[in-house]
Amino acid sequence: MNVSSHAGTDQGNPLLQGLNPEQRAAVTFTGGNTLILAGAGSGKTRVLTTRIAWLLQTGQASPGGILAVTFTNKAAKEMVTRLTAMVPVSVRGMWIGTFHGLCNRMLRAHAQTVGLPKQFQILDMQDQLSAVKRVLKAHNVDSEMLPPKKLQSFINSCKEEGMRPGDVPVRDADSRQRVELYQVYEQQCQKEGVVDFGELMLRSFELLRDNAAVREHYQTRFRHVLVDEFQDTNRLQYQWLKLIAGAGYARDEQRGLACVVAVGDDDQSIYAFRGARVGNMADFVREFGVQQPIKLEQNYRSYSHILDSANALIAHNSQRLGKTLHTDQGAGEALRIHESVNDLAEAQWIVDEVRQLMQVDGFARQEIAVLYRSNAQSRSLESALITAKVPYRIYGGLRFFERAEIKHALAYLRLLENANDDTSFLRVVNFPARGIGARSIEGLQDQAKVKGSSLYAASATMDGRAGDKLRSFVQLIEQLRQASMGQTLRDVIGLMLEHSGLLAHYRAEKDGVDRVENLEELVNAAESFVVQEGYAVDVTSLPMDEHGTPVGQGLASQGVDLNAPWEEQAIVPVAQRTLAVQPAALDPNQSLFVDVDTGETLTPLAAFLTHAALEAGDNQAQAGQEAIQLMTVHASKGLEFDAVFIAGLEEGLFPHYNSMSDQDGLEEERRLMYVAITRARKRLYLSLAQERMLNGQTQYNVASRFLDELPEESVRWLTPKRNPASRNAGESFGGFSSTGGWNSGGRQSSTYERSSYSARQAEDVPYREGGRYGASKQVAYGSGPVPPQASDGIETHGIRAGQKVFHAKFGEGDVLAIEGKGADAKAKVNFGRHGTKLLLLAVAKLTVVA
DNA sequence: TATCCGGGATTTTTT
DNA sequence: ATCCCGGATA
Repeated sequence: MNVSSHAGTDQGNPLLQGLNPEQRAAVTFTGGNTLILAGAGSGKTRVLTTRIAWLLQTGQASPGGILAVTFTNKAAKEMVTRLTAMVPVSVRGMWIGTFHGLCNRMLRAHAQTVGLPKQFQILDMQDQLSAVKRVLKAHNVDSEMLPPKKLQSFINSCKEEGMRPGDVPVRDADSRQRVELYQVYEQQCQKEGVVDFGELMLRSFELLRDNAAVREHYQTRFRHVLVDEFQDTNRLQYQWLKLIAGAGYARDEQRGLACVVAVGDDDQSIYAFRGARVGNMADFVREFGVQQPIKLEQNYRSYSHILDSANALIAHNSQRLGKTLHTDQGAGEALRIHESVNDLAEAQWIVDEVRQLMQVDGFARQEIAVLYRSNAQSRSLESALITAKVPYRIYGGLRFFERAEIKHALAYLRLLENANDDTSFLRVVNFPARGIGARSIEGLQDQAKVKGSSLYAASATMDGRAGDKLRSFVQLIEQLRQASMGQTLRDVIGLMLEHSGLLAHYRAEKDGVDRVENLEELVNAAESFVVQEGYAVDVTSLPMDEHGTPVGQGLASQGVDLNAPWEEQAIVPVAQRTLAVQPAALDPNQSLFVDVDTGETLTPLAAFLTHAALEAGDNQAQAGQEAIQLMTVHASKGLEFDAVFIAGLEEGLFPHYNSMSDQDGLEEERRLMYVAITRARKRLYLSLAQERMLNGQTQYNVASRFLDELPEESVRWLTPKRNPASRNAGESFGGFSSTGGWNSGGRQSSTYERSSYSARQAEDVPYREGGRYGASKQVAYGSGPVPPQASDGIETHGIRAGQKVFHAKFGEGDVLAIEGKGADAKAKVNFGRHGTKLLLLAVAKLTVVA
């Protein structure tokens, strides 16, 4: 390692080879804090990892002084992988991980200080929801009045804003109730020794805020803080960063507050709906004293028609830091826009085109992606692909650790670790069925409430047959715990699967083969985790003392005689645990699972449970399979493909109705479109349909405004661009009208022109006759649904999407879409402050506003 | 305790 | 259209 080299002598540094000037500036920046505005495909991850490598190599930082934070485990892993390939240094000493992963790490290290049991469990969203449901039930709150999901998201957004129940402003009875329930929920979690995702973040933040010693420890330690996807940070995460970086604290040259490098792209901020605050970027510039953000605008991914389109589109957004992508790869091909009669025809066209791409143009299967705005759109695509026997893969869906059978197995394991975990208790107390019904559970819950104990503990005092059954369940767990002592994690899970009856249950189930396989896979996952984390493979997963006597929270392990009367068996709260087994490979200063205060090591089981909660696992199974990729635009962020289709480019779908009513929503949709466009390397197809089956109803939508925001010279319409003006004049394009397609019926009308994107509609768009997208093909697709009769002026009472209408009660509104046909035809109208209404056209008196 | 029916919602999603 | 959930029923 060349420790002596410094910024001035970087010229020949191999790390910096092949970087453009901006990338190099970002990598070697030393003047305090900076913001790197990294456009799509501009080599962001490379810059980030190279910077870390450079800091290490030039001796400006030691591994322990580096904190790099990302949003997804995938990104964190990617960073680690690339980094280890660059510099011969162990990444163990660095803190590289997700916000939540790092918070978890911090809380484990200071469990006592923050008032959490050492083996606290992490609730995922599912777990949290069931915990919330219990709160609501215990307080007899009508789920009609306050749906569990509502309360859950209320709690989460409070935490994201850094608010404890006491900090939430109370305005009316409703909000008072919510705050009270928030408080009850918190108490419940605390009692059970569980934390949700928001809590990891919030409690870590509070630790840093309230404990000067801890804060100074981390502020002193981390000299270099790097943040990925900064545009996705929420308010709390930003505050957390400020604390850990020492912003706002007296600058002390000796101690050297961290140098923070935030990397992000405001144009790719697409997660406002879950709390992301683009405004953090501007705040960062101001509050961290950024002189001049570094812009990475050179794109290494796409041809310029694609980039020009992206640039032109995003220029329609108002609040931007400003950035223009460019490339020297040449123009490439124009974007291809295609309109189909309906969603089925669209899917068919895409499949045909995909075939062409593979067979004629030689694109690799896995290099072709079909993107869509909403998951529901995948249906028609899938069936077309299946019919055509084109292999495909869908991103998203259930992840490994979210599968029901895995959740069940984990619940058993969690009970071994923490018997107070009522969520886990309830999940498996009667699964497989043990004759413990809802009645028994209710009784148990009452009992536990009276005693203020966990359900597990309360089981001891239950009467009658219910009590017997509950006790035998507790016995089962205790026996399992006993049997697990001194066993490896692999064996513990094996024992659990057998004795719990889970395996037997799924073996007996007729469609249980997959589930059994998954359970077996769980054992493998656990073992490879143990190895990866640096435990010795044979390390035992439940602790023993030096005499081989089990220690821990379990009743038996605490010397409780299980045969004694239950009343005499006090439940000992979270005990101090000692570990007999010394996992030699585990470096106490560097492992995730070592308590820095006590030096205590987390058991492999506890570590694995944490891992399972924090990392739900891949949902992109068999990555090796060559298949077309199907996913939502959101899921595509960060990925790239040679050829990309964006399906469903219609007003109402993309941009989506629910986002169209306000400027911010619309701009986020546009950023989403920007993300979609910039996924493509070589070829980009934009697709829309005139008629689409959605929620069981046929919708007729006009073309997405985004299509009109693309530069004309960069796009090519494969089907004639809809041109209401000329259609109005009775002109028909080629043979298209014969298909019963887009210009049948009376879609044209003077009002149509008033739609927001009529500006260029009068212009003539060249239509290529006889191409392979010609009329005959269109006819072939027309085997689907009938022409859009309902868009006929008579049946819709002259109301169309895009119009402004007047309603006696709600006032003026914008027609977002027409749904249904004939007498059932409804208009979705946005009345601004009156909200969006679905009005039956046959009934509602709507007047078109001139 | 398992299953069946009806009602309701149905943008996007990571930790 | 379809999926999920909860309540009611066999």
